[in-house]
Amino acid sequence: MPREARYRAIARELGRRIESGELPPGERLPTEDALAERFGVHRLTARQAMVELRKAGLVETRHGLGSFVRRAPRRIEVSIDPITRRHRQADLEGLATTFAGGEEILGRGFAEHPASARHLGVPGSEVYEITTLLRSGGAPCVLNRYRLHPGQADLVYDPRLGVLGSLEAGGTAYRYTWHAISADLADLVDQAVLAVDAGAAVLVREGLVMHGDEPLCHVERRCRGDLISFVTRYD
Amino acid sequence: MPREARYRAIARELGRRIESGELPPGERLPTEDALAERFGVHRLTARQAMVELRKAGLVETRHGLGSFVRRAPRRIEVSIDPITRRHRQADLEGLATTFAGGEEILGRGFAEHPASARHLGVPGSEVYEITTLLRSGGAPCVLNRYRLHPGQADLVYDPRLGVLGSLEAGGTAYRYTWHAISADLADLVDQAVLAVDAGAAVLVREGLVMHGDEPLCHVERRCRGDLISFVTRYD
DNA sequence: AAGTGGTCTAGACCACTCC
DNA sequence: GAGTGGTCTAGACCACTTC
Repeated sequence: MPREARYRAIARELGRRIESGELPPGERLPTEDALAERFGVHRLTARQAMVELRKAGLVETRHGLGSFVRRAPRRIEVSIDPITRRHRQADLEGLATTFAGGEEILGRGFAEHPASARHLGVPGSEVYEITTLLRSGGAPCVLNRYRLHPGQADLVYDPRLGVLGSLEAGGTAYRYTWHAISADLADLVDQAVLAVDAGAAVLVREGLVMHGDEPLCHVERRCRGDLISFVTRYD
Repeated sequence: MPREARYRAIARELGRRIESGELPPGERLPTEDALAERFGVHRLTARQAMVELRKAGLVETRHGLGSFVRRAPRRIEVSIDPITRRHRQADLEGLATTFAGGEEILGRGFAEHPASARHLGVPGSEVYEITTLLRSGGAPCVLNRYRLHPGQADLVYDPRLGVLGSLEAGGTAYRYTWHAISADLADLVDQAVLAVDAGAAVLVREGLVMHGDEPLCHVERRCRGDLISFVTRYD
């Protein structure tokens, strides 16, 4: 058994103090130089320990200022009704407030996406993609990708209603046939659009929207993992 | 505008080649020494670029072997039945195969957990915690934390049935009253138990289990984000 | 034994924030 | 200007994998 790396031991020690509450949220950690001296290592080794703590989400670093124990932001709870397969009616008002401003459209056009084309039963891999963004209090929260059957390319889009609401307003009733939820790491687009670091956790909810028996739209919602959670209440 | 860091430029260049398919999944990347020479930087700078690519999930590094373009593993789909609030009956067999071996118990005992105590309506913060692990094909997949009402400390545990199954076998019927799903980064325990790196994505599903009108158990399931997804089928 | 990534030291200079 | 984190070079030795 190789001995534990110095920087890991330092990270563990600091992590322990954070989780025990000895270093409370918001508290400033010692500087990298101070840690290096205290533990008798080079600054880069102390720095590596801070990298570990950042990766674990325990610490947040600001250039020129220092590192601070991270305050966990309260997550926005997005409700899911198990029966209607949509948000609960009672929660729609709250959601409208949380995501005031509606779906900001980032782009629309034909795109190659083999997986979505397969879900939609479209020959080839071309789908019609609309990309939108939801913000809460100005902060980007959810990146939506609607991959539509190419026949829907002429959709008239109303940002207040969103893509699915616009479909419905145009007379195309819809329902979900399945949903899948998974956790990913932020890719390069997520990083730019959601304003997160490389390696941030992203909560992904995708689903297939039907119109009658016809697949209509493959939806992928990429949500900031630190801000969003999906909640189902059965009572 | 400060110029882009050298290591970021290198990471971007390699990332572009991976995403374009020029470097296909499984392909081995140049060694750190080779990259350093090619880009005219010190090995640590080239290495830092690899760190970025690992954070973005594009690359996987094996000590003594090299770095490889990551093949996305196929996710295990864990079904959720929106009506019964449990796994679908039809899928139980598949799940039993996927997670053959049942719930391996990692520990049990009284523990301080204020949030769970609040959910359970227990005065103070002490709950009875059972920690278990699910493996699929030997690989650790899901870390379960069952935080029980202290009155359940005498639970007779059968690993084939799991904690909730054992409760039910003991005559304590249960149902979920809510579920919440979120995405986290691996904490230090996750890293050790689930055998993932710091900064890995973890899919967390928690819920509150009731027995009649009494809160019975606060369940937290921490799943490897790269291996698990939750699927709800409505048809 | 050879080749690879993992850790660590030493020292330098740059960029950001605050006073 | 002083103090902080961010980037980079130079060089060393260790640990893991393959042959």
